[in-house]
Amino acid sequence: MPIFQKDLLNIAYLVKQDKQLSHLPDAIINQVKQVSLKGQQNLFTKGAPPEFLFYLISGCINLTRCSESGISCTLQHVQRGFISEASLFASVYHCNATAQIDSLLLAFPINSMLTAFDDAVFRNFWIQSLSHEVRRLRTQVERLSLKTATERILHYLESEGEYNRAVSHKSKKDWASELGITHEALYRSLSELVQSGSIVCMRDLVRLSES
Amino acid sequence: MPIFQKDLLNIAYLVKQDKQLSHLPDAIINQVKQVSLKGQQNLFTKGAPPEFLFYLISGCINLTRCSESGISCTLQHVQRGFISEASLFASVYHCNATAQIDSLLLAFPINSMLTAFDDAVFRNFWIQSLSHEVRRLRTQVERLSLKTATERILHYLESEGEYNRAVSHKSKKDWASELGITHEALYRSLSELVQSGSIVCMRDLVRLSES
DNA sequence: ATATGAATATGATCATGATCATATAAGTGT
DNA sequence: ACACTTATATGATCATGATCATATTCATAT
Repeated sequence: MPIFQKDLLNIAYLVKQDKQLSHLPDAIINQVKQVSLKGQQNLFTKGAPPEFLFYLISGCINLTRCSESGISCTLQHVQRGFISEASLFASVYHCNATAQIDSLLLAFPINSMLTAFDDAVFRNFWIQSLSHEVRRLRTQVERLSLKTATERILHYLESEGEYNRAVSHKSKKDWASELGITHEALYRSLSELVQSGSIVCMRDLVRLSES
Repeated sequence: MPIFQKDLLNIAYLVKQDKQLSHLPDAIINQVKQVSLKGQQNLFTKGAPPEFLFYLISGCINLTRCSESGISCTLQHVQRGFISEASLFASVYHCNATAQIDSLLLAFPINSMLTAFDDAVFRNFWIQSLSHEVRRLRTQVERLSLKTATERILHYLESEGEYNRAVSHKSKKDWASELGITHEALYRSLSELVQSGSIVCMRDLVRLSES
């Protein structure tokens, strides 16, 4: 069970600094609660009715779902930002949210979120965010439809690295997971691409070569 | 160039019947235009500023994008519904929309769409639709992250066929494409699954076996 | 300083599916 | 009724990446 707390954070300061939270109307900010989770603790589980919309400040939350055959799959791996924002109107959660490490979150009551949509600026921001996520996911689906590791890597560099600028990723293991390949396959394909001169690697920076 | 027309359709009737359009406020309905496209005609192209939100009545529209290496990828394959609804706030289109066959669409001016969000019912419907699409896409990403064709098929049946009910798909070729495998691989995996008794096929209906 | 674990990296083997070929059934147009 | 196209289906071969093994570097904790 998550623990609701107060006064752990200077919320006003935090909200001002944050690109996403700064769009929230004051009425919402005043209602926010804080939540701390220990590693492996659940934020919510599948089937529970959503009461809060969560925003992850620090730590790491995994959204997972177990298929009927019992295999658990990771839907999403969040390190900062809204969690399960698509469940705002859902009657129950469709997945589990588990903290991977100790995590700190903000909790916004869903009721007050809905009234906050009366504010045109905030509502438009919210629709934009969802639209952006739709586009991002479509791009990822497109990428995962490519057959070879090399194609997926180049697609990633083209779509995520703007104007062929370098792309840095938390870790190559995470990157491999996002590309839907094993980390071994990523290492191998990367070195082939470097060999052939298609890409340039510097430390954990990777970018397309000037052609 | 798309052709804008009037009086081809009985719009009022059409809108009433349609699950998505019936949520539109009257102010929007009155502004709607009709668009006819011949096969291979473009609805819009990458880089153009969006002026209308389109709704496909009949026909088929493909959203595609060319990578810098020149390879064209299909982002989406629409047969009915809103097209590129995620571009509502975008300054330019990020993909091309091309009619595969003769198609009929409705065009809603984007400006009036934005004011229509003042209507709480419509705005919530819109946010719900986007949220639903986000969840659907996350599920598809999850599915495409599975390694084997068999796993993807079972995942599809579990997530798309509610309560293990049968899933019918336009064609197995389209299904294979959505699963990110070749149609040959789909045929083979399906017959293996039927052999092993995991699934039941009847004509174009497929469902999980009662276990 | 040293132990521990994780990320990075590469090698070897093997399973899976992509590809190409071919055949039949089904649907469409003339 | 016919040609023509597409979907369905299966076989054979081959490329790719998954898996398992192993080694090194790096970060962190004790």
